[in-house]
Amino acid sequence: MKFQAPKGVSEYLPGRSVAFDYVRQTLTTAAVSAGYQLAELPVFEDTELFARGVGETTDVVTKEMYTFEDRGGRSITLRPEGTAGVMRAVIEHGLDRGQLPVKLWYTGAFFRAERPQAGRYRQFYQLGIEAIGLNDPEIDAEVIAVADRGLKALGLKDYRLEITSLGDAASRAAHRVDLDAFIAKMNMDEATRTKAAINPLRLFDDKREEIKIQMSKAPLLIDYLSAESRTHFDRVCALLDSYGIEYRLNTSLVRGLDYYTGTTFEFVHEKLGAQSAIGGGGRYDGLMRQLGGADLSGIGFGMGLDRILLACEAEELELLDSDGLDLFVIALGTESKFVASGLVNSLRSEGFNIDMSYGDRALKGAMKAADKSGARFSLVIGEDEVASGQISIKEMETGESQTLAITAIADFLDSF
RNA sequence: GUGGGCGUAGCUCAGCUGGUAGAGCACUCGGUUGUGGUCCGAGAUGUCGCGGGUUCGAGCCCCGUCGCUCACCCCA
Repeated sequence: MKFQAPKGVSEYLPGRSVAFDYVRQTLTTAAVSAGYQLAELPVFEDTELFARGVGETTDVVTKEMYTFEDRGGRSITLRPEGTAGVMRAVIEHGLDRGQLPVKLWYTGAFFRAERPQAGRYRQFYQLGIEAIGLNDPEIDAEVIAVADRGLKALGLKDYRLEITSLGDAASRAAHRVDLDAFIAKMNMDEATRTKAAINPLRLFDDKREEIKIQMSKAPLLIDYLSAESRTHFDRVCALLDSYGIEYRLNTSLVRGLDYYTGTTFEFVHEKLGAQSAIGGGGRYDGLMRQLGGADLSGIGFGMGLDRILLACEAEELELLDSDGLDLFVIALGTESKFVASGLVNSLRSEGFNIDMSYGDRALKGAMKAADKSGARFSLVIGEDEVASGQISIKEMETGESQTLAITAIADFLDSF
């Protein structure tokens, strides 16, 4: 029996794991720089939380959740998205009782039992932020700016921000009446009609030409916004303009999670395959109340770390890591090895990143290992060095070396 | 869940109309005694995804199966 990773999971090994971590770190920095605080949450929750939060009729809930019964007979689900869990924690611990908004960020693995394809995994990674408690356009713009700042900090260029407003409950109700009437007169197959009955907005996203042509004349939600929603959305756009963040109004932008209201957005990368959304989010007015909390509004985003890494690779960006090795130590002979490993051990404690040669490799092989390690410096310790207390430290890139006392290595490394 | 493509050394792949397996990279050792990246030489590595069938003979053909992958769908 040869074991394999479960179907469709993403995993990051040496060669790519540093770049993945760099993506996560960069987005984290963007969130922290705007005052968001870490919420470390469980990867599984009560199934009902997602059913109620994400929406009973959504694809995510109806056919993509990893649900199982635990030993106590409770129905548990591996989290398919982050917002519901954050809201649960906020409500459960009363985080919304202090000053508002509550600003949180989170990251980790999420699970959806979909058919895998490029950029779509069954276990994938997201980093998200949520600002809960105030319905202020300033916050909408901030959330979008945080995401955009993270992407720009990575050096990404070939992406676009699409934005729209889904309005408030009154806006959507008014639009729904006209849209349903419009759809009733359209030509479509049964499956599509069923889909439309569940969420008519989905038809705006349909890729088939015959549907696209018909939908091009459909009434747009953006034209039904209440005065309040309109003002809010205009303000968000004005703020983005003032930040210098470019965006494209996409009136047919539809998101698959039911809780979105008002400002809704998506970051789309142009060099990815069919799964091109690298992040997205929006405001959710009724979610917290729906989950048993106060009637507070919130807004947040989820960024797909796997896809963002793919996007960086598509743009051939150099994702520099800072955790490379400072020094590689080569010991020759049993006696010298004892001295060398003691030296390595104490230098590591002083905060340097150091690796050494193991086993009984010949010097040539050990130097090759030093080269492969990417260490900035290398040094050899043999009988002579142990006796004299002097070593020759070599800068790998230039090939130049200089002699110094073993006791002076830390100071030497510090000077770089 | 529905379709298309593909499964040969650790990786990328070659293998013409069926005659029982190869290259490059990577790896190990060496090129006179303790300094890498280039060059040269040597070496190790595969139940050709799995099962069955056709055939004197199958990596090459047929059937099934599993897996990977891309797309639909959906979304991060």
